[in-house]
Amino acid sequence: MTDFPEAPVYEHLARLGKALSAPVRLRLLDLLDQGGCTVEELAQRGGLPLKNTSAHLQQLRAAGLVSTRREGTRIHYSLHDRGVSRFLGRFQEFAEERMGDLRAEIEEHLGREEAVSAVTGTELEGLLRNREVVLVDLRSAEEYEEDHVPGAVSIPSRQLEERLDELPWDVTIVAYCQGPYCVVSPRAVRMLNATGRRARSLEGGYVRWKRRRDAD
Amino acid sequence: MTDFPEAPVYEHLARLGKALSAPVRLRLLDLLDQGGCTVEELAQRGGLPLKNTSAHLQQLRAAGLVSTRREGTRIHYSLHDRGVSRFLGRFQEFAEERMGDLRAEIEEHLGREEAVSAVTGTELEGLLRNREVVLVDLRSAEEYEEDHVPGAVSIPSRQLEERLDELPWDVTIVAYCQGPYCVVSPRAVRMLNATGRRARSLEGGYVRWKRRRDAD
DNA sequence: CTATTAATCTATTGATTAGTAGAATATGGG
DNA sequence: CCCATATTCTACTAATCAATAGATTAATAG
Repeated sequence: MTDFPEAPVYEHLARLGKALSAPVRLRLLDLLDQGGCTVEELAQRGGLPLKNTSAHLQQLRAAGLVSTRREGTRIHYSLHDRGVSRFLGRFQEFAEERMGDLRAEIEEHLGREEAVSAVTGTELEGLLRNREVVLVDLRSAEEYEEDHVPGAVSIPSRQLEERLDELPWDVTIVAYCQGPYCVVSPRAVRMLNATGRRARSLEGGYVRWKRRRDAD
Repeated sequence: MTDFPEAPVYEHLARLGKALSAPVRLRLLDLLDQGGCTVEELAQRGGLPLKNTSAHLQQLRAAGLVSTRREGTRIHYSLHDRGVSRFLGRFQEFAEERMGDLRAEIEEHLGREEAVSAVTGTELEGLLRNREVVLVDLRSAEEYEEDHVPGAVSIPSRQLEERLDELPWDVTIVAYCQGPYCVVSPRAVRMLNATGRRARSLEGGYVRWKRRRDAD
């Protein structure tokens, strides 16, 4: 192993990097940023094996990024504080800025059109103020209940097709789902546009909007 | 491997985390933040094997954190842009904030007194304005030549003992070295205080001062 | 006290990654 | 063209880490 006098300090610093070096953990952090929850719920929301989820959560806890509290027989995880949420936002922003292939991957993943025509947080504020949009929260009813962008109506993505008649033809629809890289809202936007409506995604979904709100 | 629709995006994001997950790479980034240089020089400054250094630099380049340019037979590495420097500052700040044992390690490493009584950047500005301090740059003459904190005099740490008489008894001495976790200035401060002078470190050394200067 | 549920701990396997030695590449000077 | 220098590439070993299965702990309800 390499050896320089400052090594011990850098080894501690690297623990933070290690915590952020696995895709699963980054995903878990984004999921937790939507609101704390139990291990089981988290595993389910993330589509991950339970034991696996638990193991990664311990690492995140060791790095000081998440904290736990017991709730009877289950254990409730959440981001350690708002600073973590803010840092995650900056981390992702920084990564997106300078990793060209990451941007490419995002675009391919979310669908080029939606990525390009996504509404930014600032833009949304103006649109909402002037009542120029209908804002749709595609997450589950429970998630909407817990917190949502003011002015949004709740239409969980599964009910979207059967509740299409609630959505206007003459006003732009802005839809959002959970995380910054969630596929739900781009898919919904594609579908809505196919019906002839004008629809756009909210860039970064609920999580990025919340990070912006809690920024200071 | 785990499997969720957003996985490809998170895998790209994790590349940034991986780049920051090895102590050696974090060290190299701090060294590069003092100014770009060649692989050989970097290996020497960091006290690392050459091939090893080269290998890590490639990874940093793949993550978009550093860039290269050829200078004849040698290759000059530097941080890709100021954004990287700023991000590194935030990364370290964030890590220090919430990792208690990191703070403990830093204090133990640099010596408790010096860590506690270090002068912050803001504080230094005021002290310099009122000419209440002598500011000493302990880095090499070349490093000083390239860039230094305005108002600092150059006394490379190796010459410190023989040039002690240049330093005042009646005014506080503030000393700085390279990186945020460099041991040189705390050691010098201890020595100066032992002679009966009043000396303090500049918190974070040259690198953190520079990051502050280039912040916007 | 026992059974049940939620989560963690322990141990094992397979996959990545760090470090390193030797070969290969690229540039500039004779 | 050949040589010296700086760096990278390739191949190999040892260490670390992710995923997973089985046993274990912790709280609660009966």
